[in-house]
Amino acid sequence: MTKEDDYLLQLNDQQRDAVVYNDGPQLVIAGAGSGKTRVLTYKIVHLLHHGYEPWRILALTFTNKAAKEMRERIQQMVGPAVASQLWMGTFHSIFARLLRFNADLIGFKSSFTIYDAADTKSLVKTILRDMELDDKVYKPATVIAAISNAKNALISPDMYIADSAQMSADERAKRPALGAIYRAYCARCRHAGAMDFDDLLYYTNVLLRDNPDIRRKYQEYFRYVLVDEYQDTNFAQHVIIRQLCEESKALCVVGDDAQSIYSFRGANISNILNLHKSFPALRTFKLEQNYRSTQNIINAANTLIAKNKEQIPKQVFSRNDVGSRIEVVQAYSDYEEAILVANKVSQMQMRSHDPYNEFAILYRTNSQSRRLEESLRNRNIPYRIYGGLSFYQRKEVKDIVAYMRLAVNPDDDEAFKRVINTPARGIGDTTVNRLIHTAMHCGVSMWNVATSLDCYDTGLKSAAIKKVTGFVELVQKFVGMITANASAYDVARSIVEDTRMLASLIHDNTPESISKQENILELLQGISEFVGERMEQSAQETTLVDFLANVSLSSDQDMSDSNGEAVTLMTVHAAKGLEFNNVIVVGVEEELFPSAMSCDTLRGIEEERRLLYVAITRARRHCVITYAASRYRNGQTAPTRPSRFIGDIDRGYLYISPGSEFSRSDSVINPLDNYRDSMGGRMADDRRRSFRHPLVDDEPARSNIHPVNLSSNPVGSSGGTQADGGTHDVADIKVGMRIEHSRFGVGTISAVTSNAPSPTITVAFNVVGEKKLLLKFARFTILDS
DNA sequence: TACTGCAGCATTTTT
DNA sequence: TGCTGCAGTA
Ligand SMILES: Nc1ncnc2c1ncn2[C@@H]1O[C@H](COP(=O)(O)OP(=O)(O)OP(=O)(O)O)[C@@H](O)[C@H]1O
Repeated sequence: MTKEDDYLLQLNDQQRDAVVYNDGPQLVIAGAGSGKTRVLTYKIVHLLHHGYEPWRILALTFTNKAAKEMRERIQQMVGPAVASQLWMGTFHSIFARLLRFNADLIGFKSSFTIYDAADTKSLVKTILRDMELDDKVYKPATVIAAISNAKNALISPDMYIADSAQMSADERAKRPALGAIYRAYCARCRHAGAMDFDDLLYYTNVLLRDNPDIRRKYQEYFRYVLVDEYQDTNFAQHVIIRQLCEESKALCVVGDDAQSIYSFRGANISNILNLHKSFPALRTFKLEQNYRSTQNIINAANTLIAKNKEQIPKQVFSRNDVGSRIEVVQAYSDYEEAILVANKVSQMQMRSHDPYNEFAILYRTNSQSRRLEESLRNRNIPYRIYGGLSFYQRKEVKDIVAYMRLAVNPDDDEAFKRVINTPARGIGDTTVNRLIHTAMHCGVSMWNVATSLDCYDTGLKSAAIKKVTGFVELVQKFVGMITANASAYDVARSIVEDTRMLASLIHDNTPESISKQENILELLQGISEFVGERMEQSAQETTLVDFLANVSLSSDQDMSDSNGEAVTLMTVHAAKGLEFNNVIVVGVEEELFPSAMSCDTLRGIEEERRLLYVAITRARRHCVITYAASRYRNGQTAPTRPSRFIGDIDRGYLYISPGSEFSRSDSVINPLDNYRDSMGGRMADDRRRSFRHPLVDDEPARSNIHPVNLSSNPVGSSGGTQADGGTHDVADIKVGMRIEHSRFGVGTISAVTSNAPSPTITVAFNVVGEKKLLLKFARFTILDS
């Protein structure tokens, strides 16, 4: 081995085999943290060392951030000049580029717009209204999912409508018009010169399928294709890969079926399982050693995932430290959970001296972040939330962006609708609806109608026509600038000035207005930075079209990372592929994790279990799982039960946190009892006695464990007392009493004021601290005096 | 047409 | 709880 090959020494034998193999299609299938991404990265370096031109290597990742990190890693090994020339990115961003080069072949302009989720939804709603369909029956979300599924399965509207099985299934589901909606949706996108996310994959397939010369060109051009996270690719992506590699067979994909968590997006592990059918010479490589996590974490994760029926058996082991057990923490409420988590973070931080960016708090749904955010802020712990609404989703920013979209492609109906009356220029719903209606029925864009009002029978009055014409002229100015090759920044600045969107805010000094002004300026700043960066790199793709594509394709996930030390808050989905020294998985409860939506099928449950597997295996050294006994959801607090998945993990790898804060007597009526009654269940008294945490050995009266039931069948209790203990008269209250509150947990009464019109008590709660409660409303149980 | 206020309702995950 | 759609008013 020469010095050049030093990088090969940083791999184990199995990894090295996979890296140097170059005799055909290759599948690397291995568990979490076994170095799959590392293999992909090093393989690219290996290819570069062996004479492959960087611009002829195509590497597809799951997020833009992953692509960026891989490129940086490679750059360290081969230098920026080479690394910057690699084709590296998500399927969507890479193929959007490819589609722009060849747009004419599929009947689009190279400046086509990319519709985001909001545009898609708005368009679907418009179509539903036009077709006079009830949006209670045709729920936009359902319609969008149906369209997305069809595209991901490469089913065109015509195929969909011709498929009698599909159509009769829709009929049975009382949604016979889905096919027609799909057709209308695609037609509208076409007239608008727009593609949605799924279209980027769909039309790439069409492009390659219908244009043999183009297909051959790219087959030859890309000498090697590598794909990360293959378990989460869908059929459309699979077929793209097949078309690109069917001749060269120079393909390396890596994945882990146990980490397939995007089935809602059409991801399908049969892509992995059936890869050998597309590539009979496929050779499979396995990696078994986990380098990321402690033995305890890996073993715990292994016992969890072993409960799944559908999986490829595989070995994962760790030779790192044994490490500590996964800690399971119980809280009374989501509120208390958030405080416990914040405490945990600072406790672990003090013990390990890890910087805050080595901490991640992972949750199932984005809405869980708010509570955590509050408690971290109260404790002055820096954090960064991923997901949620991004900069580009704010109203004022979207408005400016809509003008930019129109400048580049005035047929973009969604942008047109958005700003035709923004800022207000007296164009009301009636006028807009007439334009929509005319455009739909003449098969043209709203812009087409608006620019030739005399050719269409819109029924608009002259006052309305005048206003619309004013808007058209405004947009035309921007379109003209684009045609004249004005720079992205100049067009954007002109938009901000001419629409007076910034000027109209300037006299308003409310915080909201100031924030809007800042956002608009930041957008301009963002454009100039974008152009600046691109100029430095290649002086290519610096137009407004490129900026807009970047906006639609780069999500919040990809935004400026590592800006300072901060705890990461994100969904488990978003954490895929990442790693942290310390991971806290919160809200591990029935109906949340697993989600209530996934509970009716085994497939659904197994995917949720994989999701928890992903969450746990993000941790290098410490992992904590928390759940609460009640949670605030949809405007009310509901009792919750711990997730069945906790019970799936071998007890030996868990530490059920006793924590004094859980001190609570067994005689107390469980807050869940009432709920269970209302569910119609009944539980015998003796049954209730064992109503303790089943993870705890069944010894009598373990008073330090919060009595929550792990079994997933909802059982009721015969408890006659009010679940939350009800309210109390001031005469029954004494300072020094210990009480239990379903939200705040256990605490001691430190003061009583009975003089005021409404008596209050002050309680020092064990976890959440001191609270003042109005006795009239406070519901709690008296534990002892 | 523009703006306000209210009632009802829904909630997974994302390129 | 927070958004969306709708009705009512200026
Ligand atoms: N041979 C090795 N020597 C040292 N560290 C390694 C080796 N292989 C992998 N690692 C480290 O193990 C960690 C996990 O690697 P990597 O992210 O490539 O795994 P992965 O299989 O892609 O993980 P996952 O599927 O969980 O996302 C990384 O920190 C990586 O640097």
